[in-house]
Amino acid sequence: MTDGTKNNKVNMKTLAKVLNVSIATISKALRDSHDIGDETKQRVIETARLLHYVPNPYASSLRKRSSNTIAIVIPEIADSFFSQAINGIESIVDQEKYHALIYLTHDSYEREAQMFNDLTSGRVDGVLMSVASNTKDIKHIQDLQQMGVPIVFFDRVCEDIPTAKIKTDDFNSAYMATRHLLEQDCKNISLVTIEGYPSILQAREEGYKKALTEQGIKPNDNNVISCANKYTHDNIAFLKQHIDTVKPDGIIATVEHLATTTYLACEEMKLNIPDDIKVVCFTNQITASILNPPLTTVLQPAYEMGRKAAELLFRHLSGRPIQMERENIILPSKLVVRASTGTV
Amino acid sequence: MTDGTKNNKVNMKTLAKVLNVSIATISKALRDSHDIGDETKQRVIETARLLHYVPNPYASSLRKRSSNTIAIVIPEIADSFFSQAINGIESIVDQEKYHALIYLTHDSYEREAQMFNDLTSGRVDGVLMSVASNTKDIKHIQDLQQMGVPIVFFDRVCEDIPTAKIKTDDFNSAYMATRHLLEQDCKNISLVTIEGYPSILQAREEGYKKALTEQGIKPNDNNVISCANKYTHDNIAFLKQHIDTVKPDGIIATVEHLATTTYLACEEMKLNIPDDIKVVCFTNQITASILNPPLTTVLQPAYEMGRKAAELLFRHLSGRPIQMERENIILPSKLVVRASTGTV
DNA sequence: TTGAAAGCGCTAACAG
DNA sequence: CTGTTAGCGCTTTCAA
Repeated sequence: MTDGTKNNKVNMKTLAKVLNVSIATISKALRDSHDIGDETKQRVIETARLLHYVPNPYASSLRKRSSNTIAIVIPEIADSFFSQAINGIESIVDQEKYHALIYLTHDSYEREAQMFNDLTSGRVDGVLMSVASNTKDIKHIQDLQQMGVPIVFFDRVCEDIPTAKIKTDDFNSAYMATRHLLEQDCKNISLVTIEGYPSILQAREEGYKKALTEQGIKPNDNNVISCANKYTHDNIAFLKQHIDTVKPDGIIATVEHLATTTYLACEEMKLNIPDDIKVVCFTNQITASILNPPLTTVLQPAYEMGRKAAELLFRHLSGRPIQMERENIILPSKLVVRASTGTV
Repeated sequence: MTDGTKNNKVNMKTLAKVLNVSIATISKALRDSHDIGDETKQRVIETARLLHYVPNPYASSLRKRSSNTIAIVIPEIADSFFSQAINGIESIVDQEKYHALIYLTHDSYEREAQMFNDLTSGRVDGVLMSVASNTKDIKHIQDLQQMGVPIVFFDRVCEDIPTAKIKTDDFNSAYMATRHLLEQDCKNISLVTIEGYPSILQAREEGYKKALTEQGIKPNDNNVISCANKYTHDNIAFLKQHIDTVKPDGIIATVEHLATTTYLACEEMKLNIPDDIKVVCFTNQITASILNPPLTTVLQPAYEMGRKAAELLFRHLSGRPIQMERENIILPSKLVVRASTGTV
């Protein structure tokens, strides 16, 4: 290992010695305090630059009891919705000169709870999160909030925690998707969802049922199937079996990776999309337009949701109180119609 | 704001008071030091649990001069390669009980340099990175390394920095892809790449040229086109123009988002893939198999690369020195042949 | 306008 | 085996 090890670190003490002033003066000058003379301020800033002084974040965090960092807690990352949301979050974090720790729960309540317990340490000033789908007990979230750490939810929100929430209109977009299939003459529409069941998927299911009911079709539980939240061969087989027994003429896939699962199942069964069966999927994947056939999607405003959530978090961090009515925000998703539902 | 603010924070002092021992005893007991009696140790651990004691990471970082956190510095995140790589990284970070800060350079040297300057503060114990494509000056990287912060590169490595590097065989996989197209009877193959030109794209270009040369085809610079690194309409137009003038019968797209660009350009030009033009793309997108037509891809071992990079970083962090010969690792990519190159 | 001093919560000699 | 002590680098009263 190259040995220019961390000895040569320049800190406020170094600067103070070089400039023949006290450490306090350095500190104040660098924070542009009003009670330091302009001339001294300039000298301090100048030599800080010259000596490549960079403040020690941990010393300052310890002292100030705030860390200039936030946590992003999400179920997974290999998913276009979450990657795009992180992009949105990052745009604000960067602008605010904050830092972002990333935590993946892998959709597990246990991991989520454990992570929250750690966050209890004061490691972050706030958190942005999408809750795990099997999170029922929300004590870990409440505990952290009670400690004064603001939490803002996006997408998979937790309704029982009073705080800002950024959602998309899951109920309505599922309703629209279902209506669209009905208008395309589907008579037997299945909803393909996942185990664990986060609340947003419930909303989607309800939107689906409402659209059916409105058309005088009684929702049938056999038309709702829960896959594993993974892209696997077993899942494809499971879906094929469903299609084989229920014989749907329309499918609404509620999460991204189910697009591929559905397409492959249909292909293996020699079912033509859209002639034999029509498909719409909740996904942000850019490739939707070049699939075979192009896929009708419910496109979520991922980037904007991430950005908005971050904005609200920073608003809270800068001391403005939460105004629930104004911060329970719903950004609309968009139904993008393509050939998979028969409209060319 | 709920006022149970951070006053009720329990720290070592609290525990010491409660148990009537010194703070040092608490500290040692919790770190399982050998010179604390088993009985005291138990009592300490027990009441720590009872009072929900969580150590303050910043105090400990300040004192120990190490933070138990690493930085992940990458160009972008809405890209299946990087999301999958992060998944691999996270699996190790989690296991090591570390934390990961995420930084996006948006492929800009300036941002990258600025971030590295910040990391100079001791904020992280090590960094995992994929360099920005326009990074020529590497002083910022050298400076951080000189300070004793280990850096491990993955995918977009920087050859001039002596450290561990995890790559995939870009030269060879481009060579294989080109050979494949040649075997499919392509006579006029274009390479679609991006501006800025990271070294891995150079390797891909060289592999492409080698395959051509071997078959007695002289590489023609007109067949190499640099798009903007974005998915836009302008890019599609640009590519269409290229196809129109050069009339290639085969295209190798060197980065993920160019798959969609290429497919849409062909569609707009009424070119049939694979009959009129064959396409292969470097991408990890799971939807490749359900595109129209299914896309032949060069699939990179993203998860494994992230994992391996993290493993090596932690090996360095635990004091083992770098062994360049053994840590310049190449994980093979795989050519996955599908219908877009004419083989059904 | 500047400086002295007291910590933030934790770790690590060193003594006992 | 346990306790005392001296900081890590920075911020913030309070005095000068």
